[in-house]
Amino acid sequence: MKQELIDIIKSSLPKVLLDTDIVIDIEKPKVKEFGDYSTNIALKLSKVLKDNPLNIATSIIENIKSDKIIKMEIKSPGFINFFLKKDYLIDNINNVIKLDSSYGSSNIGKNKNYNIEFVSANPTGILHLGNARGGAYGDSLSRILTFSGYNVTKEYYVNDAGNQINNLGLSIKARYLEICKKDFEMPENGYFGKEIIDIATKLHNEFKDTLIDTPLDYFKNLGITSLLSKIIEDLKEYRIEFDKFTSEKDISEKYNLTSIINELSKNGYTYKLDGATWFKCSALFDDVDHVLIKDDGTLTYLVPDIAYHKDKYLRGYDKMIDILGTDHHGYVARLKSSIKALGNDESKLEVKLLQLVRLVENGEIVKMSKRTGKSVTLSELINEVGINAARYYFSKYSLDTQMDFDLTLAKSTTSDNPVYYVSYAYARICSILKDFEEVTNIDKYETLNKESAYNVLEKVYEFPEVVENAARKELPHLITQYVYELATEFHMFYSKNRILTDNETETKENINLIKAVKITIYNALNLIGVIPPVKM
RNA sequence: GUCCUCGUAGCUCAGCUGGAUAGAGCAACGCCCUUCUAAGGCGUGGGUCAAGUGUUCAAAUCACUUCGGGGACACCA
Repeated sequence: MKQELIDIIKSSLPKVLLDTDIVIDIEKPKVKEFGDYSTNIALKLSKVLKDNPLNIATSIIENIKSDKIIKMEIKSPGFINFFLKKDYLIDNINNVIKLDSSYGSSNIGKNKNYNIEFVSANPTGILHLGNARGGAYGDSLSRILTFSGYNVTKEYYVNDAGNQINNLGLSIKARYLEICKKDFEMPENGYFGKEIIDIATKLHNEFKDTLIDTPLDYFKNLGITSLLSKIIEDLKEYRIEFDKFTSEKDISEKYNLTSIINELSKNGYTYKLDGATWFKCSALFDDVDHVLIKDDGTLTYLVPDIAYHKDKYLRGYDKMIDILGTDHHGYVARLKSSIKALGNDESKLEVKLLQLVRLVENGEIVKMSKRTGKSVTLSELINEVGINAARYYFSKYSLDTQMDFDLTLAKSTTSDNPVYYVSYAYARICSILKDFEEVTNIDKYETLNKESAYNVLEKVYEFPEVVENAARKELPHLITQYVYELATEFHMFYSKNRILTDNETETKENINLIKAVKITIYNALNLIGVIPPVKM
């Protein structure tokens, strides 16, 4: 309808103007009295035409003829408001029922290949609150983009090499020795989480004291495998499944890392200083240079990361999105510099920084740290607030808000959580529809001509547009916000009207209407990883 | 100190490629179950959109400055 209106307006404008870069915007006015849709085109044109916007609006209106428009109004300073016949809303009911689970989907992505890398937590502990937020965002975004015709690869980068893994191995071995009642020493940057002790305990149950002299590599590999599988398991329960896991170790083997550095050198982006090899990223996007090869000959973490992104570029995505915590923001400039230095288009990579979640308990901020093992883990979160509530909660906020996660509140007020409000609308519909599973085809609706019906239908009608918007702007919270509004309209309709009445025509029409609402709520919630209950 | 980011109702947050009277939820107060789920609906109160200046017909939205919260500034990853 929006596009139709744009076309109608376009055809009413003088031809000269169509060549200018003026875009016709149609928007939904916030207030009902301003009609179903409105445009500010006359205001925009007033500058070009050097005329009063009200005059321009008048001449535009005079040229518009459409049987879909009931009336048009000009409001100061120059808005044109359109009041439409409501047929398009009612006709949409059949459309929704027909499309069912694909209602809202589109092909605006034109099968473009997107890669979204998220979570990517090091396998040195289990997932915590911050991962829950990044995970919810990345997964919801993937769902929205896929629904909109993009070809999305969800990727998890596994940092299974380097110092941290060394510390992981040492930590597990230390715990194991502890259980064997031998002398043990936790490494300085060791991992003190309970999961490390669990791994050691399991090991001891199986092998008793026989592994005391086993080399460190054994403990490292064991740690990576068991923690990674625990992570994957948690994510799956949280309704996130990745398409691809890329291992740092594999990347380092696949690409000769020194050859990556040589490539940078060849392009003139390295130099030696104090025995180290530096990356001249200040020549590109960074403020300062960074070390690639330390003076002891070992590589910094940056090198495998450069190789990893080179790998992604070679795979030929149209766009790559990395979702990182804000604590990595300094890293972005380095990374983009490296991409450019290797001759790739760095604008294909978009880094989204999510503000870390602050955990508040009993009014005090709890510092999250994997090492101390005091963070709230993803599985604890799921157990305490539920998957639906957790997914909904994180999808409600835009990425750049610094959110406080009040654990005491989240635990105690689950029934106040908006996810229940939306779920309740869904469950109500399901309960009414229990005995009306079969679809009744209705060509002409006769009884739905009331305000409350139009209001719900208007929301239902908006859905594809909302999805498109969320996909284009990469903002999942638009969906969350929308589905809440849809639930509100339904609850209002429900309280004002009886669905099942003595009038057979009316009943059938009402049933089709709430079926359309049901489908829309389900599809919307599905995009943010929430599965509504049939009964509450 | 340099850079990034945020500041909107008592609280948690929407709204930000400029549009008409700044919106939700929670919290507060009042009303509505003999009727398909009251985990619901209706109503009331609540705001110098951190402050200032500028751009514009029009600024919460854009630019600059200031003040506040958070973060980043390693031969750690």
